Amino acid sequence: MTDLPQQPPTPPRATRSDARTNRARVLAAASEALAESANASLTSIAKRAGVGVGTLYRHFPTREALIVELYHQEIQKVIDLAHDLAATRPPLEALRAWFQEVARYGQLKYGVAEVIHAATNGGLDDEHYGPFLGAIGALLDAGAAEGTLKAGTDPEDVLLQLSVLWRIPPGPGAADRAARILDLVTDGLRVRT
Amino acid sequence: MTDLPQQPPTPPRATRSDARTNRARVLAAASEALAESANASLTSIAKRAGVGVGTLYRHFPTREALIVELYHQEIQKVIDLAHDLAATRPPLEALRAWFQEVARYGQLKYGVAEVIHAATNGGLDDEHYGPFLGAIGALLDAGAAEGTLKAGTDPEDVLLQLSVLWRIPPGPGAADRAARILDLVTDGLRVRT
DNA sequence: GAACGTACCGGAGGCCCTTCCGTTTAGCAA
DNA sequence: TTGCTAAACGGAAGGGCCTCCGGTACGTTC
Repeated sequence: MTDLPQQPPTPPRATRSDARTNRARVLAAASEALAESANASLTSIAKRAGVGVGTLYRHFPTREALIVELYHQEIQKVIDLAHDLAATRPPLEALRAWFQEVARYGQLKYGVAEVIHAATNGGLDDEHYGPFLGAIGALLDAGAAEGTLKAGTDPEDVLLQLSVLWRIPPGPGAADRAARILDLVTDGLRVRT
Repeated sequence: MTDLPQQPPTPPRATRSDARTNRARVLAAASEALAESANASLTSIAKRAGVGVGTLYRHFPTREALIVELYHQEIQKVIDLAHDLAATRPPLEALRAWFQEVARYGQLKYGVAEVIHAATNGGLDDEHYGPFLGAIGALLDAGAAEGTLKAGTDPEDVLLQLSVLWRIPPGPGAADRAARILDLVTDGLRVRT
């Protein structure tokens, strides 16, 4: 159970330099291409990056993996926010506020959406998935400690419920609908008096 | 509101006979192919039916449309069940029982799953979507009348929440997980005392 | 039963996803 | 410098999705 930060034991060799630059070029190209059209093809991104498709796939096995990497920072912000809220606000309020933020981020860009999607598809490495679950767990635990939220809820179940947000068809009523659904989810998590 | 069976006013022309038989052949081929492998390609189904891909697409614009047609009867059963339960059982119990049934059907075959998916994707004609919403509405209304379920919940929102069930990765724990999530959803729909 | 308009057919074509493997090259060691 | 080797590259290949349009044949009308 020791969890101290220790030097990794110098793995056989480091990443080759061309691999690093290619990876960066793909990310840059993806950033541009996705800004122009949210559903740009991976083929076109590879071409734009001046790289073979194989190379793109080697670095990012799935479309989600690529997007998740792109929105890495925003995802981290959402995760951090959960811990902040859990620590500084009444649990129920914290949960509500965080849900709203998740919905907002997800609708705006869609890095968070992809994490959730990738997560529910089971195909995500722990680098983002774990912390995201941790964020939810922190909110749930705070509420459980206070007695307003059910104890023992599985964060993964909540994550799955949140994934519904990205399936709301876009349009005028979308925000309202998201709010309604979040209310339902929230009430489902609360302790019944 | 008259609902009498009346002669349709002879629309310009009837469907051509070859169209009807082709449609039937596609359905038959799809039934076989999907029994063998749940993700048989539309191309292969068309080939199996001895029909061009174009023909398949003309009759069933999307994969969901095809599957929904195949499981037409099972879907109808689920819809009927909702009305039965709403009429004969205490609302909360009815809701729970129906949710379980939906989960079961969805995991078994997956006609219902496709309806829900198609519905949330907005691409479904009213023939199945409307009744399905009506079924949910009946259950919600019964509960609202009794005072155990929130009044004014949008059936579409509930449908969307149910769609989560089909994203549970299959495996040993899947059934338990579905049950847990259905409990959360149910509690979200109940009136808070 | 012949002729015609149109509903319907079929599959080629364009695009995309994903894998696989022969070729290239970075980085280390002599 | 020169070799060497494994890491990384690139793109061809195989398969699927969906659209589009020239051709076919059903059903009707005379």
